[in-house]
Amino acid sequence: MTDTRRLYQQTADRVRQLIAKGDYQPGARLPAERELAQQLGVSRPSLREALIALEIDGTIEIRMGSGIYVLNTTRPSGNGRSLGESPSELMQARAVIESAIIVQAAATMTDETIAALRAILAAMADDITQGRKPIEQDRAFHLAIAESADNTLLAEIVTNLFDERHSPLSAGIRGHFETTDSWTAALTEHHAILAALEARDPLAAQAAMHTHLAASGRRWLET
Amino acid sequence: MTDTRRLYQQTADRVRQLIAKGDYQPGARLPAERELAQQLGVSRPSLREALIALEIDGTIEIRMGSGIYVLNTTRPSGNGRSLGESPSELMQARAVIESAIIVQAAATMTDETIAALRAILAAMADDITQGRKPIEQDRAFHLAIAESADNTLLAEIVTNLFDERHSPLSAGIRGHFETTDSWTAALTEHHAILAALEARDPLAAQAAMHTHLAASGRRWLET
DNA sequence: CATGAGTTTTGGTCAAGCCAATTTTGCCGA
DNA sequence: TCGGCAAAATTGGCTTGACCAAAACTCATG
Repeated sequence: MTDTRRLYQQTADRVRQLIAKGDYQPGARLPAERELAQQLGVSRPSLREALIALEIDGTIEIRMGSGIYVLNTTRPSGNGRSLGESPSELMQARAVIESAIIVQAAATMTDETIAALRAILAAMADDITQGRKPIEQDRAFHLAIAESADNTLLAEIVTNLFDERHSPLSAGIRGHFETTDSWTAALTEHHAILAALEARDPLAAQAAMHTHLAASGRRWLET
Repeated sequence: MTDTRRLYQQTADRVRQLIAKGDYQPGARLPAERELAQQLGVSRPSLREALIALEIDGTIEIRMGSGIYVLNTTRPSGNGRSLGESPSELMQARAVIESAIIVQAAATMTDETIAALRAILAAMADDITQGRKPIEQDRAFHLAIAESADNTLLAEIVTNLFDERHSPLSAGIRGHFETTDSWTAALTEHHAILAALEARDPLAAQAAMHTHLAASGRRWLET
């Protein structure tokens, strides 16, 4: 089976293998372009194309007049977050981040978003009175606020942190949190946040969000 | 201000502009390599290097014997994989989160951490004077601050956001940021942050961090 | 021993050409 | 007229060779 890919791709892989094999540690200098091209049996332009690909993905660094250097390969730029940490850390992280985000959000809060948040809280109240756990509404509330900051990265981070609470690791302790009283308290705090947003008061919103998540963390950890 | 980046990076940006300007819609075919090279005033090998960069970041597709085609500008990139967002969003997210974290960090800042930060900035200055890119020091500085908040989740988020700048998708524009002048400015801003931390002044630290990341974003996006 | 000018090394770019895959053209035959 | 297929034109893939500019190195000099 011959490799039908373009030569620069094959060459880039071969250089990656050289580095992975340990011939060149991070920080080390690769052979000069002319020499490396001859060693790999390709022309210099083709090797240069491969080097550009490797430079883009962060495998190497090219310094003009100096040489080609191996970078730290220990950071595969993976987005896979293993967030299985302690509940207190999780809630503290959420308090810090969501409090900061809501300051941004309060500035650009639209009437449509306000209305959506009201609807979410109404559904949440409905869930509680009917004995259902309003987890989805809770999630929608926090996510809607994060999204109103108009930054997909921030929204994604908030989503990941929220969902972390429902990971297998957290599931064991979760029961404590899900009493009707706890949810009623959470709903009250949500209304306080919404009131601050309706008033377009960033600092009040920040305080309300921080209060909510701190209280939420305490409820979660109570025995 | 002359553009000192490598020619392939400048050329890749110019082709991106052609596409962004609407001259070539998704699915359209760009002029042939020989023609496009002449049109842009560069040699064909240099244009080819630029095209490889654009192919890697998903802007175009190169079909042997057929032509160069514009791909969909929207990169959903499938099942929740890539975080490839706009640089401005990334830097905004960092500004929001790291500014919030440093408020926590300033409260519990130890003398040891202060000393470590000083050492990092010294190494950063050394890198700059010797013409090296102090990316590792930059990373260490921001990560050390995040870690001093004593929350592994927050530290991990800061790390992921930092490394996102060096992901393949961001790499094409990376050259803008990496001039000596830019790094010198970044170093000055880092010193301002450190000064606020030494004074145990959370609000000053927050302001300095926000200023730094906002300026960093502007430098990164400058044409 | 420090220093700085000249030399060497190394990456950056260009030019021209040939090969291979694809597309287009247009001729031929049914 | 229409379909099909082969030659020609188009287009990307790759090589050789050369010259320029930045960085690193050498070594004589003060």
